[in-house]
Amino acid sequence: MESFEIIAEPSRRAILSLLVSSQLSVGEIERQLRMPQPAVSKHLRILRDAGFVEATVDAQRRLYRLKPGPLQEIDAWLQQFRRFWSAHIDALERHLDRMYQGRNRPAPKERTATKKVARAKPQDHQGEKK
Amino acid sequence: MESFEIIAEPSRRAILSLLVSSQLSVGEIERQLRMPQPAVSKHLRILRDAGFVEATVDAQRRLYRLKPGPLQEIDAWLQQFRRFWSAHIDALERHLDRMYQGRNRPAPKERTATKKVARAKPQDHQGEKK
DNA sequence: CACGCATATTCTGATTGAGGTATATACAAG
DNA sequence: CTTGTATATACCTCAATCAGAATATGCGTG
Repeated sequence: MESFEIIAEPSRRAILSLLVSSQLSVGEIERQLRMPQPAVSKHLRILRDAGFVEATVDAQRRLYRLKPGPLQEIDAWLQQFRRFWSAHIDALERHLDRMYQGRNRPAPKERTATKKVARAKPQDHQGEKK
Repeated sequence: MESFEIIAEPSRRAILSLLVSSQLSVGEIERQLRMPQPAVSKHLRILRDAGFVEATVDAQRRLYRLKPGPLQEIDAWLQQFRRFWSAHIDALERHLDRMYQGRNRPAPKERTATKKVARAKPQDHQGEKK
């Protein structure tokens, strides 16, 4: 199963969101999401096969935690649209900045729009030649 | 249909990627993706209903272009994991620091001192439910 | 009006994936 | 060894969805 299909499932997104804070056992997920245990296990199986999570064994328990890979790929696909958005909504553009260099920057307070962000390609109104 | 399911479809992602550069007619999408016309129209219908794209009428043609909303929501969901990634990398570095203590290892590129690292913010629950 | 082009819709069959229930495996403790 | 707990898997059924073919609609032009 492919990464985008994996996160199309609300329960799986819920599990991933839970695991963002800390690693959890199956039982803890089961309780927090109020979802039958076989369902949790099945979703975890899928998530593990796709590399979203990994598990370590602790006696009878399995402790699941996030793995960054697949979600980063999804994020990479979204990257191409961020430029497009900034042309429409510039409130979101700072959040873009912070991704890889956030820790070096003092908190930006400036509210001005239209900075270094390039506009999307000029689009033809009619641009058909055929 | 819900946003995450929409982009689970490879053809729809391809269409969205095409539209990032400029608006296109159905026929242009059909040719660029080498996909039968009814398929294109059906996917566009779904994308339009979900607010990913919008269309304007130009004689017999329809010109489709991106709308930012739904993709932004997806991006917003991913936001919570970006914090995790940086924390994860930091934790890995700290771990390696301990493992390789006193050994010679290639000097890593500038790393902030352990104490200075911005910690992930305390989790505020943004409700994602089934 | 009739034709042709661009796009949309409908129908069908096949596949896939989710939920539920029951059961299997693994381990810890008495 | 027996029991209880934690997790995984198997099996079944149902609903959703995709691809493909055929057909319908809308519009400009001769």
